[in-house]
Parts: sequence; C-alpha cells; structure tokens
Amino acid sequence: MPVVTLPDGSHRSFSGPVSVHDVAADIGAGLAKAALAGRVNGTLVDTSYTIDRDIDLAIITERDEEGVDVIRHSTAHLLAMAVKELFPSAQVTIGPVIDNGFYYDFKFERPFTNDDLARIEARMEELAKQDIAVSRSVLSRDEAVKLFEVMGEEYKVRIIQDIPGDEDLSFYRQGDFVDLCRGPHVPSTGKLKAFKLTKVAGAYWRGDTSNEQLQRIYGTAWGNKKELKAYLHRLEEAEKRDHRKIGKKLNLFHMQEEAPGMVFWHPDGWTLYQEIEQYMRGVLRRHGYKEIKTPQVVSRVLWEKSGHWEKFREGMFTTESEKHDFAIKPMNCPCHVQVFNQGLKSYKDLPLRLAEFGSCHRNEASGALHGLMRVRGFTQDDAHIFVEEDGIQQEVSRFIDLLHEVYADFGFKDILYKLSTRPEQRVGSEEVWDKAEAALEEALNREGVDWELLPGEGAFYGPKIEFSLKDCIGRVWQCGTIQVDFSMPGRLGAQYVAENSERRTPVMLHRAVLGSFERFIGILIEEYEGSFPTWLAPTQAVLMNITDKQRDYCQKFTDKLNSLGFRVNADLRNEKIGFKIREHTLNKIPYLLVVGDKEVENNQVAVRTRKGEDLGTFSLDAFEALLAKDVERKGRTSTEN
RNA sequence: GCUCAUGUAGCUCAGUCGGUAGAGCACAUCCUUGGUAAGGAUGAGGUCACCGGUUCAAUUCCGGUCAUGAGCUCCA
Repeated sequence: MPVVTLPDGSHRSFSGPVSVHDVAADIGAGLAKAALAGRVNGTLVDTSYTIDRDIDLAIITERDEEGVDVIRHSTAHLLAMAVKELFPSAQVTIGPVIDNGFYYDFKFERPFTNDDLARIEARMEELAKQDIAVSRSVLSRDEAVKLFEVMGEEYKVRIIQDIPGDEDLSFYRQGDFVDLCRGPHVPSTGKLKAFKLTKVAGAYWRGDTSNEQLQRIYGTAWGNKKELKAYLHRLEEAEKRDHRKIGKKLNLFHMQEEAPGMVFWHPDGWTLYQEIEQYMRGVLRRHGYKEIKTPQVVSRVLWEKSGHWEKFREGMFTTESEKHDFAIKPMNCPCHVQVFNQGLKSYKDLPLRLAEFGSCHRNEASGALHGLMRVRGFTQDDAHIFVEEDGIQQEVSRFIDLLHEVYADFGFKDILYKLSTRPEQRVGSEEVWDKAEAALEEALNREGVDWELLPGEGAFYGPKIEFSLKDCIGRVWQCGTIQVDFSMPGRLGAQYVAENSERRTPVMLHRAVLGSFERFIGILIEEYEGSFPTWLAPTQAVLMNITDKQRDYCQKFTDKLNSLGFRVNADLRNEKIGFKIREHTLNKIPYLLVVGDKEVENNQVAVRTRKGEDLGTFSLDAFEALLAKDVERKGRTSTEN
C-alpha cells in the first residue's frame, strides 16, 4: 500500500505497486500525457519507475528545468539513433546535456557536412513523429560489454570498462537503437517536439589532444516550439552585441592578418582604453599600491630561473641579440621580483604591493584566438603583493573588496567566482597549502558570494580564485584573479628580514582586477552593446548646427565643454539635422545637442539622448552640471541614456 | 595546434555551372541652409586573401599557405 506524497503536500495511496506514469494518470489525463519523468525522494527517475513503498514524488514536465534537461538528453539519443540509421558505420560515444542543448560525439570515417546535418535533423523529426517507446533495461557489465562488442561499438565498450565497480548498468532502447545511459529519459520519442541541430565540430576523445578526434554534433532542444523559437531569436539578438562587430562599427579598433592576435587601437577605442587605465591608476593608488614599469624583452637567464623557459618555452615569443636569447615577457611577475629584490626589505615593508600596466605577449595557439577576448599581445592591470604567510587572508579580502568596487563602477553584477585548490603536482608543504586554501575560502565566504570549488585546478605554485564575466552569448571569460605563489619568490631569491632578524622568503600574491584590458573592454562592449556610460564614452556629446548661421556659437560651446575636461565634438557639416541625429545616434553618442536660431538667441542648447528622449533646453552651466553628474556616477546606476 | 566552414570595393553582401565583376551604405564634387533617425545629382573606387597547378583562358576547378569564425585542446 504505497503512499505517494506530492509536492503540494497531498497524499495518494495505492493498493499495490504503481509507476510514476500511473500516479500522473491518477491525478489527470493531461498530466499523464505531459509527464516526462518523476522525482522520487529527490532523485530523477523514468515515468516507468515502479513505486512500491511510501515516497515523495514530483511529476516532471517540460515546465520544469529538469524536464527540459531530460528532453535535451533524450534528443541527444534521438540524434544518435538518426545518425546510426543514416550512417551505420558511425560509432556512438557520449552525448551529454549542456546549457540550452546537447551534443553527441561520433566516430565516423569522414566529416559530417552541413547537408548531412540537414538530413539527420529531418530523420530525427520523422523518428519523433513515430512516437517510438523508450524502454529501460539493466544488464551486468559482462553482458553490456558483450552487447556492444557484437554491435561493433568500441567506444561504448571502453566507456563501460572504465566505469568503476561492478554494479549493473542501465540501458535505454528505442526501436533498434540502444545506448548505455544513466537516464532518465522521456517515455517516447513523441515528447521531443522542439529541437534543431546547430553545428558540427571536432572534439578529442576524452578531451585529450593525443587521442583521435571525433565529430561532435551540437543541437538545441526545448519543451516546445515557442521556446525554441524564442531561444533562436535571443541568440540572434545577442550576436548583435558581438564586440568584433561593434568595435568595427564604432571604429574602436581593428586587427589584421599581419599581426594575428594583436590589436590596433583607433582613436575612439584608445580613448576608452585610457579612461579605464587612468581610472584603475587612481583606484590602485587609493588602495596602497605602488606603480612600476618593467622591461618587455628579458634574457633567457631570468626565464630559466623562474622556470618559464623550461615549462612554457612554446608559449613565449623569443628573439636574439649578440648570441643571447631573450623572451618578450609573457607575464610580469619575474620582473616584479627583481624590483622587490633591490634593497634589503624588512617585515615592516610588507605587504608591498607593486602594480604595473604590464604589456605581455603569449604565443597562443592560432585556433584559440578570439577577437579581443583571447589575444597574443595584451596589457594586464597586474600587481604582485609580497606578504608574510599570516597576511595572506587579509590581503585577499582587501583585494576582493577592491575588485567589487571596480566591477560595480563598471556596472557588472553577474560575477562567477571559482576557487581552484592543490593539484597533484605542486610545490610547498601540505601545511602551507592548507593555510592558503583556507585563507582564500574564508575570504570568499566573508564576501557572502556563491562560489564554485575546482579541486585540483590550482597552479603548481599555489591556489587561486578566478573572477569571471560572461560575453553576449554566455561564454565565460576569466577577468580578475588572485593567486597565491609559494614558489617564485624563493626561486628568484626574494627575502625580507623578519622581526627576529631572520631572513625569510615572502609569499607572493599575483592579482589582476580587469585581467587584460583587451578582454575586459571586449566584455564591456558586449555588456553595453556599445552604448557606453558617459564616463567611458569616447565622445560624450555632439553639438549640431541647423544652418551655417549657428557655426560660431556651436564651436564656442564645444570648445568650452572640452576645456572643462569633457569629450565633445561639433558637427558643422552641411547636412540636415535629421541626418546628423541619425548618424550620431547610431554612433551611440550619449548626448546630442541641437542648436538653431532659438537656442543661440537664448544662449542654450536643445538636448536629446541617444535613446531619443528630449531633455529640453539647457544653458552651458546646466548642461555642464548634467554631464558632470553623469560622469560621476560611472556605471553604477541604470544606463538609461 | 586539431576538425569543419569562410575570405569579392572602406563597410555589409550579391555574383560568375571557367571568358578578368555588381548592389546598398560610406567617400568625392556640385546643388540644397533644411528644427530632432537617411534631401538630390554626378563621380571615383576591386590583381575577387596569398602562392602554385590544370586550362587557349582561373576570382570561379585542384593543391598549399595565411587569416577569420564555430567547437575541441590549451590558457603560466
């Protein structure tokens, strides 16, 4: 007599064992039809799952997030089924759910073409329409291996052999297609109503470059057609924010094949860049940093000492002079230690915070380059904090506060926090690692933010926190970071005199707030879709005359605002006012100032925003106050203009 | 670096089943002095990414290189 407790707290009792589907049917025919899976005491199960004791049950439908995930997972199976039908020699491997969709990796003797994708998708539609039942079964490992060996699915055999233990394995069958899978899955293919294959790409078996490359087919799937359509539309809209497109349209920067992965900054882009750099300079000064500048080209000897020559030789650009090898610096830390090493330091000098807008070059793999987000030449807002072991936590906390202040000024709220802890290969004692990891964790917890633990992902020299932001289509990019380093100060001979006159090696904290200016500006462009808040806008206002008669007035007003430190242009071309407004609106200038005879007469300007709002007429002083206030608030409030 | 796709005017793109190319916008000149998202006319502008092969003939077909895009890997 199982009693089922539903999410609303109500109970239903049954005279004997029932399936999840039966319970749904008992509640209503509509729910039975919509049921995709069940959640039994917190665990997702198929609708065929047998209930023979008292449990908590939720019926999962397309309206639940988990329901959509089940749909995506099942759509991946549907994809594999269609591929096996159309291309019997293809081998199946894995097909997980990802954000907004799924993928499935296949081994096949030739690449899938776009035509193949269209055929596969059409076949999937047919199979979905046939509403083929999906059934679950359980096999022992040996039976499972045998099954896949007979089917010629070598990769599945390998996957099973790598599953630890000897518990039974579950299988899902739909028609002639069988796949090893934990499940759950939809009860029949007819539940899959809204999907689309999006792209095909290479992917290494088990993510290892030394393995063969498989072909990955990506797709998206949703509970219904409307959501699918909305998603595709969202994606299209998001792509309009692409910083490469906007960067070109707004004439901020360009890149060209003679300097792959390097940026040519144009006047407007450089204005934006400099605004950010000067802002950061002020922030660092207020937070007790000393700015320095170190060389670009440094002898191999130092990179050997720091360990980079051995470990990251391929990633460095090198050059040679008088038979000596040099590397263009890929990072600033070894140079910063050289500055630290000049003159004997006391514990009273610590923490010593050395900052540099350090220009670095890394020879990134060509396929990794991506607009401003992943470049070969970039500038970090880098700093190294030399600190005693006991001072780590306080410095980390201070840093996170600084980072939050800066990100708030730029208007970023959606920050992803990740803590990476000790990897297998590492330097430093367990005790020191314990301390450092605890310090980072404590600092994160004090901020009260949600963070993700990445065990084993730390650098060999110490644990780290990463602060990431998302681009327009949701790709995650690391921007800020703080890393504890137990290795380099010692390797490079950094020492200080402790309270008891003993010489000690300081701990070094590598940290960056923006990360690279290039990447951060890329993110910023996408965040604002090019409509920068006034403090960052390359041009903050444009004066436009209606006829030649107002030329001198416009020029004088413009000169005056520029002399007050604003970035203002006069557009005195012989064009109609509508034409000028259109052009500057498309260029996302925050304020458009129209000057006709009326305004000249009253010593005013008519102010319009790039959003098309009419703010009325302003005197010079009133407009200056408006601009100043807008600049002052940075990106902290809404960006209504 | 790997897989696939792409590379035509300053920009966005069309086109040529092999006979050296076209639109819109931008640009230049002229007309127009017009009050809140495109006034009109005329004109200039391209070794069709680069190198090689096939061919009477290659921007088009084939091979290679470079770059870009998506994904994988990497990301000190």
